[in-house]
Amino acid sequence: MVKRITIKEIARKADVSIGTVDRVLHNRGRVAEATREKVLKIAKEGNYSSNVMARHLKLNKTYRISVILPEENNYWLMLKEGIEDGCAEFGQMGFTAGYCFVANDGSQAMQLNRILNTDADGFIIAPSAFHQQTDLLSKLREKGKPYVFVDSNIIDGGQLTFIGQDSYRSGVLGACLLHDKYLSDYEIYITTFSESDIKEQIIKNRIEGFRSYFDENQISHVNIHEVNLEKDQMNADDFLNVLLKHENPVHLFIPNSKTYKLTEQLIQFKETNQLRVVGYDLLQSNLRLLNGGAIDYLIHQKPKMQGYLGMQSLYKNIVLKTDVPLHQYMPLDIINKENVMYCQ
Amino acid sequence: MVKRITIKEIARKADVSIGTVDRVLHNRGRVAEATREKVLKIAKEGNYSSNVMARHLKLNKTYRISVILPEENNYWLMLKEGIEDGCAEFGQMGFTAGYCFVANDGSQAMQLNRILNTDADGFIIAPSAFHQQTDLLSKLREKGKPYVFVDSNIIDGGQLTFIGQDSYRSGVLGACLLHDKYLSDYEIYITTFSESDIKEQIIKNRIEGFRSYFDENQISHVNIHEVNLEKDQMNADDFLNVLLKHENPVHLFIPNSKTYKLTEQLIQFKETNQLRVVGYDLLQSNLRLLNGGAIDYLIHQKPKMQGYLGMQSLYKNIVLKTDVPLHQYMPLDIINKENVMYCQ
DNA sequence: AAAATATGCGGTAACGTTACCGCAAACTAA
DNA sequence: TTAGTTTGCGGTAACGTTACCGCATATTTT
Repeated sequence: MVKRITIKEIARKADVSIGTVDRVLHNRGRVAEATREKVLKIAKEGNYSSNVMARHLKLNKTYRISVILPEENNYWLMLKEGIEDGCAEFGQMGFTAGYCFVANDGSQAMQLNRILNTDADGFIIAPSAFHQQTDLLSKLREKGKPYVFVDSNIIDGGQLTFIGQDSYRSGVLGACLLHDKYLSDYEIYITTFSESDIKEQIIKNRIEGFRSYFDENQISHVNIHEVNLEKDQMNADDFLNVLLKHENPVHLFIPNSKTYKLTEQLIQFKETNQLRVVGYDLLQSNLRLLNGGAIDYLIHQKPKMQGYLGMQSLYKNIVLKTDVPLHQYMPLDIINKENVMYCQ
Repeated sequence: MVKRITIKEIARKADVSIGTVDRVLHNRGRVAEATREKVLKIAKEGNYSSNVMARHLKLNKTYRISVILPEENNYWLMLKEGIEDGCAEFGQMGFTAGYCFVANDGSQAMQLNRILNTDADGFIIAPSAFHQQTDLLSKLREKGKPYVFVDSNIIDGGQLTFIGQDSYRSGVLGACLLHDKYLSDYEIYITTFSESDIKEQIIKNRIEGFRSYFDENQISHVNIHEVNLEKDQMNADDFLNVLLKHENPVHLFIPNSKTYKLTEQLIQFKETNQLRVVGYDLLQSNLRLLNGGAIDYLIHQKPKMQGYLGMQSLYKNIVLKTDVPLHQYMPLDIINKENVMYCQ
């Protein structure tokens, strides 16, 4: 690599002072047009880009990132871990994060408003924390500060970037993991729990993707059922009984992290039946079931990586002033008993 | 985050000059013991760590990393891509990389010697590039420069860190992907090509891990065969014929990236037989077979990530002077047709 | 006792950048 | 013409760190 050109060298070559070069490069006016062009030409030829470290040393600024997440459960805490990693890495550049877990109750709107009014330099937001309050988006836009969405996306939401999985494709993957072409007729239950589950776009997408796999591959020896325990007024034991009635093998697809809600029932069922189970997210409770053999595959959304990439994207935007892609899709990680020990 | 303490503040609190503080912190002597202790105490209380950016600005050093890889094929070029990513990220800190692909011929030892004698500040080495020349290790150690191993490891080789998969566990994972408990008797062929393949430690480990899965889980409805085409004097067509003779379903485990060598034969066989194929590495030729359905799973070693982490580790060691773990195991990524589009 | 060396410390330039201040010269308004 | 304003530019402090230089004392060697 050739040595980088500095403003001092540009100044020397253009036969002006570094003050003038600085005024040109930052469009601060008070420069004759001829001088301006001469400086820009030399800067371009020398492929000038400012030394980020020297700039930061001079400015000596700190940047505060506000993180807005739905609730303080294990999943979001994993995302938080990734953000902490980012703080450690970019802390040298003055990056710090403040967290807010938004309860889904009456005080919600007030809480969100308070956070949005803090003078943060950037935001990391899980849109599901907004619940239905879409008017908050325009407030964010007005501030002119960068914000990134993690986990789920809002199309044309003015975000700097979206970091998360393609939920439709992750559903397709789930289907593929439950597809067994060497098995004759079998049943698949797409299982959700609370009624709010099936209102989430991300869940809808997963289910849609899941179904599309069997449609598009014209797989007919599989019977797909959809169950929502709350809506269908069943508890876990009721559900187990439904499953036990089938003579065919039964597979389960649980399109969110709540697989663990069936713990007892899964263990009971697995002992006697041909059953394959695919769920989401590496919560402790899910990992226990995976290691115990009750869950076969977990699709890993890499929340920690999402958090880290969120910080990294803001760093790139705010400090380096480089472009960040609008979509940063997470890999669709397949985790089973045999590779869980090395998954990140 | 509280504002970081600077040497200037330490100097003020200790009532000495910053020159003295610097001499204490860098053990450059010429300081009275009492002063030394006073300064160290204040630095410790203030949790001092030097500002990496200011240090780098002052030193204005560049660091040259020599990368030693076996040959310029697609796999190693992916690793190189990751190193380039690292250069882009740490280039601000003066990091650059120079590459050497070591041919496996007579000039090899000379080539390696030449590289090791360059005044690089650190090395990224794929130990398989050393072939049997283990005496080169001691040369490296003498230089006192940090070096990291990627892809495969040498135990107690004096490396800063190893970055790669646990090859034994990746074999176990391969076995798990080929295990079908709902299938009655079937055959599995562990397939290698050249005789040098089975001399590699990494391949041996994978095969050992693969076999251990069936042993430890006491799976007896599977017949495992091992074939090396060169040693067994077969070409790909001969091998296909061997496979076709079986009445049972046949699965294949190819413990390195050479799955593509069976292209025609795989496609032919897949049309008529129940066959599952697990291979390694996302080479273009393997990806075509994966997308075409001839390969079911590829275990992804994330060479690009390995390259990036190699640079990152050297950066941490040389610039940040922080610790780096001795082992950095890559995830055992399972790639199939449905998640390959988002894999990294 | 004089000369040479060692010890302890303060001071400062430089790294590349930014955001000022201020000085001339040119121009405009009275 | 004189006073005020604008334009174009040079100069510099500061960010935190490092590696020097050099000056006094203190200590050792002739």
